[in-house]
Amino acid sequence: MSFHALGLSDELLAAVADSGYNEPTPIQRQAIPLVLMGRDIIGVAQTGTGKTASFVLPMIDILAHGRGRARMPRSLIIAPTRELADQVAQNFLKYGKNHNLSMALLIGGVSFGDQDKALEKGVDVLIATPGRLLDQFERGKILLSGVDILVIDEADRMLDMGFIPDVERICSLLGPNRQSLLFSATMAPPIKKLADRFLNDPRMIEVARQSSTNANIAQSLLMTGARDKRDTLRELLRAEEVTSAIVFCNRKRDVNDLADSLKRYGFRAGQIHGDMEQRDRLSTLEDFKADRISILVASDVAARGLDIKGVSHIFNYDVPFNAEDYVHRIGRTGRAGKTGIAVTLVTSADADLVADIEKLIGARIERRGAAPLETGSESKAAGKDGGDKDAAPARGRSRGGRRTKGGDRKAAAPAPEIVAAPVPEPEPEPEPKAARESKAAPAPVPAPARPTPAPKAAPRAARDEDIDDGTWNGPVPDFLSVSARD
DNA sequence: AAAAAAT
Repeated sequence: MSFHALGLSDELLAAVADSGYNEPTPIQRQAIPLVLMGRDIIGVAQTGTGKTASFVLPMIDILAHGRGRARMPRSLIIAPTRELADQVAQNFLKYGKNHNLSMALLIGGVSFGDQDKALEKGVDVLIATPGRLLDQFERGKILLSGVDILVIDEADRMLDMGFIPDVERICSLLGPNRQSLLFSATMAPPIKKLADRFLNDPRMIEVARQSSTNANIAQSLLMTGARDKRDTLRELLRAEEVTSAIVFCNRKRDVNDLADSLKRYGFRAGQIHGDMEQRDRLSTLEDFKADRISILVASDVAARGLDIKGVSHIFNYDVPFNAEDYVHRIGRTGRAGKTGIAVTLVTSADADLVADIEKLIGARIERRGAAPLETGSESKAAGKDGGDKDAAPARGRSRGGRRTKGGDRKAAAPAPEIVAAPVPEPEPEPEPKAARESKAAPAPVPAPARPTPAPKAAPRAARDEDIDDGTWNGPVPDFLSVSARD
C-alpha cells in the first residue's frame, strides 16, 4: 500500500516521496484518512511508529486553503519538551515544502522577538510547549479561539511532567468547533479524562501496546559496581560496534560529569539536559545528528520521542527511576525497522528498579556479563549469603558468571579483587588519556548477543575504585527476577 | 532518589 491511497494531495505526496518514504506506517494508514475527514482521534502509539507524520501530513492538506489571521493561529500543536516541539516543526518544514504555510515555534529558552513577529503576522501552524504558550497568551500575543485543529502530542509525558492542568487550561481557551487529535503512549486515567472532556466522539487508534518494547532492540543488563560504571561504560563503548550511542544518566550533574570524562578519554561525546541553554541543547542535537559527535550523554529530556536516525546503541548508565522511561529511552534505537542494542548498567542498588522494568515489559532481560567472583562455591549454601531468599530452582549458576542465553560465556573474567581500604574519590579522573589507557583495563565486558570484536582488555589489578558497596559480591542474587514491589 | 517546563 502506498501513500497515494490515503487521500493526500499531489504536492504533499511529492514531498513525502522526496523524503524517501514509500509506504505509510500502520498508524499513518489508520490516522490520515480519519484526520482528513475531520474526525477527532486518540492515537495510542509509541514514538518511532511514524506518529508525527500521521498528523502533520493531513494537517498540511487541511490547512492548505485559507490563511492565518494576526495573532489567530489556525492550528495548535502542543508538545512536552522543546526538542519535540522543534522536531514537529522540522516535519512541517519537510513535508510542507510545496505548500505555503506559515508556522511559528513557541518554546521557552528562546527570545520573544521572532516569535512575536510571526504571531503578529498570523500563522497557520503554531507549535508550542505549554509554558511559553500560556505566557504568550497572558501577554495578549495570541488568541486561541481561531484554532481549528488541536494536537496534543505525547500526552503521557505531559502527564508525567505535571502539564495536564496547563493542557486543560489551553483546551478551555480554544473555540468549541475544532478538531482534536491526542497522542499518547498510554491511556492512563487522567489522559482518558482529558480526552473525555475535550475530544468529540474520538476514534481510537491503537498501534503498539504501551510498555511493549520493540523486538528490534536487543536488550541486556550488565552487572557492575557503582564505582566501576565509567570503566565499564568505556569498555562497552570500545567492545561494541557503536556507530552512534545515547548514554542516559538519571541526573543532570552526572550527564555533565560523564560527558566530560568521556571527552577526556578521547570519545567524541556531547551532552544534553534541561539546565543547558536552549541554544546549546539544539546545537548538541545537531552535532549528534550530523555525526560530529557519536556519543550523546543525556538526561531524560532526550528519553522520549526524539527521532534520530541510526542510533545503534542505548546505554543506561543509570537504571531509570521510572520503568516507563526505560521503554522510552531504549526506543531511541531500533527505529524505522533497524536493529538496535540497549545495555543497562546495573548495580546491586538497582534491584527494585529492574524488577519494575521487567514487570512492565513483561519479560526478563538477558543478564550479561560476569558477576564478580563468586567467593563461595556452587553449593546450595551459597544462596544464603546472596540475599535471594526464594532461590529459583534451575538457575544454573556456575563459577565466575551466570548462565546466559547462549550458555556459559567464557568471557566471564576474574572479578575485581576486593581490598579492604578506605575509598578516597569515586574516580581520579583528569589523568591524561595515554597514561590511563596503558594501565591494565577493567574487567572485560563479555561478548554481547551478536558477534563483536573481542574485548581487547585483559584482567587488571585491583584499584582503589574497586572497593565499593555496590560491587557484586558473592553469588549473584536472583533479585532481578523477583518483583520487589507490592 | 530526578527530570521535564515560563521568567
